[in-house]
Amino acid sequence: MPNIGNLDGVPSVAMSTVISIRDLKTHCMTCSMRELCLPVGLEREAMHQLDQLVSERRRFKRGEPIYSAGEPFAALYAIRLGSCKTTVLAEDGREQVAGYHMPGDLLGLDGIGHDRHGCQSIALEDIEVCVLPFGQLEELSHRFPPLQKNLHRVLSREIIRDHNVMLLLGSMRAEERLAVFLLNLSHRYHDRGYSATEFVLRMTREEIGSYLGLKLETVSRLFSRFQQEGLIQVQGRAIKLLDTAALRQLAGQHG
Amino acid sequence: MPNIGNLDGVPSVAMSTVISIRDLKTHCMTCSMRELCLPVGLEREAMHQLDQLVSERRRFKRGEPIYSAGEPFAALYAIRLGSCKTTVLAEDGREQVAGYHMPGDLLGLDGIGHDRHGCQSIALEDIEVCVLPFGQLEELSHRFPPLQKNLHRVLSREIIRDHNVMLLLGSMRAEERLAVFLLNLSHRYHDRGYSATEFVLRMTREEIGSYLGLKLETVSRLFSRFQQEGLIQVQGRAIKLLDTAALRQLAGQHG
DNA sequence: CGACTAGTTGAGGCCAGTCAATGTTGGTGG
DNA sequence: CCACCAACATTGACTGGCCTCAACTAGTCG
Repeated sequence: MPNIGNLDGVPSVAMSTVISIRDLKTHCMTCSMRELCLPVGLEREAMHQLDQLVSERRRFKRGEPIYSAGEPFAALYAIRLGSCKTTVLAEDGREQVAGYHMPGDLLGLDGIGHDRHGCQSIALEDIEVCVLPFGQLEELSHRFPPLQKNLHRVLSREIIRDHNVMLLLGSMRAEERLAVFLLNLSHRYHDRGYSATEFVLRMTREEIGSYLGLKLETVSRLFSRFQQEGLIQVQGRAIKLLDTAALRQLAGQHG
Repeated sequence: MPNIGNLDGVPSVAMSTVISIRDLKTHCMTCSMRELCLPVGLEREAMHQLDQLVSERRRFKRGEPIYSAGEPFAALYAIRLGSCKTTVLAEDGREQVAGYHMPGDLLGLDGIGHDRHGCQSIALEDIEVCVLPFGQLEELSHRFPPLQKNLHRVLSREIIRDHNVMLLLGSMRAEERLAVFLLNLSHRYHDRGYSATEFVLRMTREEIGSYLGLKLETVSRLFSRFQQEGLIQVQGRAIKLLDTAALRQLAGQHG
């Protein structure tokens, strides 16, 4: 996945760079991610209104939070470029990765429930997001039923996704979890026009482990074993899937 | 929690009994669960419209599905009485409990995403639900912004809930999981006007285990140990919490 | 070049799973 | 009403998968 350049030294709000959308002439209409994002299937007028709503985009550098737990909830964020992780924090400091996000994904859905973000999203690489003020989005979806429907779908799909993670964490063994993880990434890269068999992980072994409920050593060992068994080829974070059929078998057709 | 009576021998649609809401004069307005359900804080007119929408209620007996995976999605279900479990099914037949639901809870949210139910909800005891046709609900929420907001909140809170389960499954040990589970039930019974310290489990050890990512023997052993340590008193499915402070400590303040 | 982070690999331990035997409970029909 | 049966639950002995601890390597950045 291509990075956008850094913006070192540029003064910014909250460690990020605010960009007027008018300056950049990037609209939902022409966004390559629109088929994965909220505006799926909207007619011209609704799309135009949505464009108006996306008043700003923001860029973040690796490690910066797009939003943090406890912050008042004001907007959803649609990823244009780059990727991030969402982590849930326990009171005792325990932290767990709840998801990895790519272009077209919508962030911050958990904030709606209590007008406050319950988790945090952190950039895994330089990332660019569209800011969708939620009050305006609700108002707009109120005028355009198809947009409302899309919003409901996005929320519901997040629930479905979470259920699948629960299934993974609750009933699968380590090797199955990793197989599911790799196939899931493969699938999502493919949807975005990238290779389904070759990609570069944006996260550490520890972050993968956190997501899968495993320790980093276990993840590392599994990568080595999968490679030895000819399922994949690993070179640090560069992954090549060699035998997706076998992986699917391992994953119990979850991929 | 009180049961409603069985309805043995009464002919029914889909193994359940359909009741005209007019006959029973039970409306959202007078429903004791409205503060936990969708109509929270709606004004009179919206509440009235919502009443109209709830055209039927259904009763199910223990073990019957309220809806099943793969069924076309048509409606949400609000629990009036009783409880149920939601289970996710993997392609290989593996099954996992994704949640337990009580009066006031809304079921079927995962169906919105693909117009098809992705999991199933099964009655744990005789249960009575209000049927909320989703098309009409969307249309109504379109006319009443506060209802729309409530719907968004409900969806988002389900996501938050799922995140907490992921945290539990991914990073907690068996005893912590069970402590969280007990405190969560306690909290929810309390919210519904029941005792926070004495309640009767509606599910088997195996179902608890499925939800917590543990085997039934482990759950059983933990119950015994908790009892031995004076944390709880167990008599089959009857539970009494004796030392909630210690449980909370165990749970890492997740309760 | 040294400090640091990320990743790999090995040895050993422990928590939860597995297998198995036994006890308990609740619903059903004689 | 009670005997029976099946489902549910408890407990023990043993196993094994993943975790822990630790050493080492490879890259990266100031």
